[in-house]
Amino acid sequence: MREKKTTIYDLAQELGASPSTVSAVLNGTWKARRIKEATAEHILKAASESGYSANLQARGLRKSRSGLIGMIIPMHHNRYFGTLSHEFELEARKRGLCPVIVSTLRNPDEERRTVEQLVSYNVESIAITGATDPDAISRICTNAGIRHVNIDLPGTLAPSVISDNFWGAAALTDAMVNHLSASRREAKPPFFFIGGTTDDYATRSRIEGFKDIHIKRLSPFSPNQIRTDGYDPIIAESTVRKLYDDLGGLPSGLFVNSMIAFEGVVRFLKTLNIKEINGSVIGCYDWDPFAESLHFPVIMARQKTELLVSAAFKLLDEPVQQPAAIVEIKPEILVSPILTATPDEY
Amino acid sequence: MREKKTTIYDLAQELGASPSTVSAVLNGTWKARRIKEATAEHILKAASESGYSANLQARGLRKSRSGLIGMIIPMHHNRYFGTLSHEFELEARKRGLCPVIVSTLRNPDEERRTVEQLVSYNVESIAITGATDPDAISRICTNAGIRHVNIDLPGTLAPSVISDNFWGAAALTDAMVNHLSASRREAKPPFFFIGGTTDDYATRSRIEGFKDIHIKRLSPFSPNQIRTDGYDPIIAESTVRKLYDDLGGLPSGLFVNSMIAFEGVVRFLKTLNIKEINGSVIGCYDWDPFAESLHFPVIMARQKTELLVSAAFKLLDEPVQQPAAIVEIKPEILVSPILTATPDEY
DNA sequence: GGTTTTTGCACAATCGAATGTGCAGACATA
DNA sequence: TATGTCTGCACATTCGATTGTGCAAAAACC
Repeated sequence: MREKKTTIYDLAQELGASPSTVSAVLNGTWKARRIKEATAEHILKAASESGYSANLQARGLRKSRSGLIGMIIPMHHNRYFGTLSHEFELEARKRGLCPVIVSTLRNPDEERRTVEQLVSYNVESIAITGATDPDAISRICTNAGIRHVNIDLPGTLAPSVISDNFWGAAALTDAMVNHLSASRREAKPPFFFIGGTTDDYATRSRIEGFKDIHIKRLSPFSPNQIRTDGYDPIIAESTVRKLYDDLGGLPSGLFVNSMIAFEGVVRFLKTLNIKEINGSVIGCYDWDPFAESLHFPVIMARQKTELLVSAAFKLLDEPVQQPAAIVEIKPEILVSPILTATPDEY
Repeated sequence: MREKKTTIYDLAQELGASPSTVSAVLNGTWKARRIKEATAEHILKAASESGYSANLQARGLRKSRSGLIGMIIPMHHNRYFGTLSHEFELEARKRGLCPVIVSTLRNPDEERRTVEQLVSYNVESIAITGATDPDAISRICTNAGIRHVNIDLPGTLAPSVISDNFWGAAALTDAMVNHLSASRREAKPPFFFIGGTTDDYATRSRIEGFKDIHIKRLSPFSPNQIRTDGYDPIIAESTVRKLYDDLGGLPSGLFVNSMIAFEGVVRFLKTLNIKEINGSVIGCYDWDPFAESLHFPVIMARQKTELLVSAAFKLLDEPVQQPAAIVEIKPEILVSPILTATPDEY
């Protein structure tokens, strides 16, 4: 343990060569430097025998490139961000970069500190997802000359890739209405919108999409249909319960804004008779494979994370635009398989 | 964009001080270096105004410490590994280290390459979870003098923290038997064990635990009760279906080994009448909050990730033992709330 | 054989911070 | 006044790799 790592100097001494020659051979620039092939092979052999691996800190210092690429996310233990991390990692590796994915728990201070740390490590660029204050982060990055993109939450100071929340909410609402009519039930308005907060840009856009289709296909819209009490599942549970009590039953359409709130909604729905649930249609703006295993149907909007991430990398490559570019990615509307059966079966 | 970052030399020149003084002030060693307090304040002010942040590559090179700590995991988009990442990150931050969590998709080559890369970045230590060949990784780390621990999969060359699979499986099986008797139903043997593979150390231990309780509390055990066809949900689904067909119904106890296989099992169970499901007891060696939302009860074993991770960090701190230490952590047995109700309600 | 060209490599500076050492000037002591 | 001590800082080296440049020896050319 704790024997020091071999350096190009060790190899140079061992072989009676100069460090610069060893360096050139090991980083592949040796043809350009007119090093004899025999010498190169010799050095490569010795390097692999000694288990040499370059000190990337030294290289990074010299080249002022670290080979690292940063991403900040609110948390790791969540399917959505996990999937984003996964896609981010794949793209990063494809470019030969080592991903550093750090979570900041939606804490603005933590976000700032983390970005400063990434900057200190000279990461080549940064992807920012779900930050509470994207522009504050942009300022830090710009100050350090580091390219960055926002994912999922738009900022004004850097290019952003966001979900097309308006379209997604409209499409989800549309699919909900379709489902009711396809099952030869009447879509009795109003539908209700539960979860999230209007402080949140995404939620506001989704409400607009919901409203748009509601007006076009169902009935006039009243603010009363919006129940944005936050993301907490416990609160969501009591919100649906109250709604149920007030209406004397489930509304014919329930639009749940986020998987977290949906967990609470499910806890309430479990207490109902299955026939009662099937008199309504449930939509969720988010996706989790487990939700497909529920005993009642749910229509879900799944973020296409692979597109979000690849669009983000494309923005990092492109020249910076003024004003900052915004790319919107439409989510996918998923109808659970159970919905293809006729409701009478339940 | 792309203005160069300020260095201690920039600050030194601007203030007419020497770089060493600036350095000492900015890294907090200035009292030991007998720098006047006024000078220090002066420098700190200028540094914060210019948005200075240290170049951690340079620092790392000089001190041969990177401030990075590595972890390799099979994947990000999974609740279990996501939670491990989360806990790992918290512990790392607590120690002032920046976590670099990289996924390797259970690909041995990728694992090797990734570890070599972490080694090249001079990470201070490495946690290895779910590697296909922990000992190969240990060899690389040892060669570079880097401390490391295995989490969840034991290795012979490095200390390991693993789940107490035997205990967990036994406790889960025990809870399943208890549930049946508590609901005044007879626990008709045999129970069946589904999912995973006997190539896998964890699965083998779990089978032992299952077997132990089965023999003690139910009946003699036959290898026929073990259906380890892998982790794939599709395969698991067909395995249960076949089991159902062969037995002419569900077994009275079904032990599902892993959440992934459980997804397949649920797909099959959904096709059954709820009363039929409630004639049996389902256990799953893994945990997902969504499984608690199912309309039938499930008993689950949840890995205590926070204990796994903190034990791993403790092992990293302790002197290396010969032979390598193994710490076993008991999982937690979770009985879904629905189980507290009497089965007749369903 | 002398000159030019090419080959093959070594030398030395550099990236930004940390750190061992040296050295004036201030101050205290005798 | 001479000597010693302490204060406050600057200088120079170092970490390990990259890279511009220089320079012998070998090869090619006339």
